[in-house]
Amino acid sequence: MRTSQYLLSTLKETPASAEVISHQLMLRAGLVRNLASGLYTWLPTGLRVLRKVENIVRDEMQRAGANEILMPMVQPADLWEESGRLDDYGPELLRLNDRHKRSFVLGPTHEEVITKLVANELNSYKQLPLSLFQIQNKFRDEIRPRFGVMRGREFLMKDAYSFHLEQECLEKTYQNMFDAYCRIFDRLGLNYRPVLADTGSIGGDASHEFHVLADSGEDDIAFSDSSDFAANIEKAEALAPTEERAEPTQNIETVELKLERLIKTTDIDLKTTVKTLLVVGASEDGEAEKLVALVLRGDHQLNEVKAESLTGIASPLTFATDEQVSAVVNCHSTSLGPKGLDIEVVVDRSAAHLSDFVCGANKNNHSFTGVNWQRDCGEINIQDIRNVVEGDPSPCGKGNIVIKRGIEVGHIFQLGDKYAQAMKCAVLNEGGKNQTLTMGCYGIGVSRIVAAAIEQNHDKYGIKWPKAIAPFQVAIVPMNMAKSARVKETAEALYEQLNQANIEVLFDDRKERPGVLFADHELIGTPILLIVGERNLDNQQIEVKDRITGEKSLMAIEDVMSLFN
RNA sequence: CGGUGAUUAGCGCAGCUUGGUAGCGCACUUGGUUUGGGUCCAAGGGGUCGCAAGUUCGAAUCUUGCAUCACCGACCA
Repeated sequence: MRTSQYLLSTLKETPASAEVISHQLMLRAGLVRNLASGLYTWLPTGLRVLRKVENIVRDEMQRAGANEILMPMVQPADLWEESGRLDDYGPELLRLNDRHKRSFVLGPTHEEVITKLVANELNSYKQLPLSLFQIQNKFRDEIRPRFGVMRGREFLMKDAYSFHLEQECLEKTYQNMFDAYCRIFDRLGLNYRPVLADTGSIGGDASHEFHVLADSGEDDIAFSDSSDFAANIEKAEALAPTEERAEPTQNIETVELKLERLIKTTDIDLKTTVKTLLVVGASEDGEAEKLVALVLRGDHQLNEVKAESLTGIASPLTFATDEQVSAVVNCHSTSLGPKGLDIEVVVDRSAAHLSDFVCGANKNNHSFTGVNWQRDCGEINIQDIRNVVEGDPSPCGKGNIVIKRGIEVGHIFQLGDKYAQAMKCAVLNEGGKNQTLTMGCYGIGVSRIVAAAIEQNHDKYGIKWPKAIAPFQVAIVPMNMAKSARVKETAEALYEQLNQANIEVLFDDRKERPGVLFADHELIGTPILLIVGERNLDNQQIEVKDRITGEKSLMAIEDVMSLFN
């Protein structure tokens, strides 16, 4: 490709709307352009990268034995009614009507469609197991699209689904996919980790996420500092303290200050206080909403995912309104405490281990000190409901927790029969009986990977693409070609030669000064620059510059092809 | 959804307080100059100042409403 025929579209200045580095560089290097919130056009350079990522993903999926198909992006709402997710999925699901007023949704994922398909196509256990995948645009009406294509509303995703008669077979395919994912991210040249994950709205049993490690990531990942253990913080278990709980030594005293003021104005350690949050409890149909109190140590944070998975607590987790609070206890939510609270109390393991602690007194602007659980609060329900923090013992039993940020680029689930049940996806088993299938599902955010790769591979000049996904393998950068017939001749010959060899080459034939050319190619991040100049032509040499290392070296023109062996 | 801020040429911004029909840098066009790291000089093209209503002789500027975009939050005792 010649730049004179190519939509390079690089920018000197960073558009004001871009916050994270990958978004800034994607705009500056001319990879994408914004159309509306969370919607992006992929320009030629960006699309080249996207296709490369896509092809690696496709290649490894096929190697793992999955069949590629393509499903419609627009799906009948009926299907979602059938699976029960039409309401569950919430406002992220974009709904629309056709001219006949029939309801449709834009597909945020394809469990319904594929399960329906397989239910219709498969009849016998002999056809199992089966894995299908597609690489297709998804639409999710995100609450807050941000960071460019990192969290867009329309994005490119690879979604794969596997179908099995037995759990054992599912587990085998799950492991197979896990391995395929590792090969994919290895080939992409990314620093990534598989981590234990929560299953979220897709549902199911076992699950791993694949995270690219980067400070700008939206997820917190808990690692052990001395084993392979890694888990999304949503999922990482906070172990109960192992030492004996101290016996009470203090009596309860009332302080006429709300807890917040008390902590600010005295030297009470946050770790000896508890905070009390009221949430809505799970209620049967027709039953009035109850409230449940969640109690955490003052320095800990509630883990909503853990909390809402407890029986007796509404999912999604809903905090009590001021009105609901005052209906249960005669004080403001800032003066709540577990003692004397006449509702179910769920206490975090660490909070439950305290003795002589400080808490709200359930009376406006009053607190208690010297409170003890059995002595003062009666029966309590102890659960793990907090986020782990750095230094906690790792749940794997080895080492302590370290927390890093990650960008979720892949997620695999053992789904079980949730969708197969709902969509009546079954085959005849060996005994001639109908048997519902069990499923796995496996996603990769293809467009997100492009942004994640940039987050991990850039410097002050621009993007430093891993070789496998660079938009071009090499660029020819002639010095003042317009003035030197020799330079032009050599550059043209090189271009011809590289094209013949099917090497993706960008020939910069613009009439620009060298500085402009260098700056653009470094911004775009082409791994190898071939610099053709009068300076070295007398010796039949050109200069080769490595974008990753920054190293420059001279090379005989006739040896250039050796760079690509 | 709540909060904050923004919206003036393709991009980055000034002008608004104190109303008088719009400016700077980059980019673009033309001519010259320069030529191994974003040259320099000159001339030029491009904007119903997000939209709508109002106030006024007169609105980018004041008022109101709407829209769009971005950031923060949606555990906080």
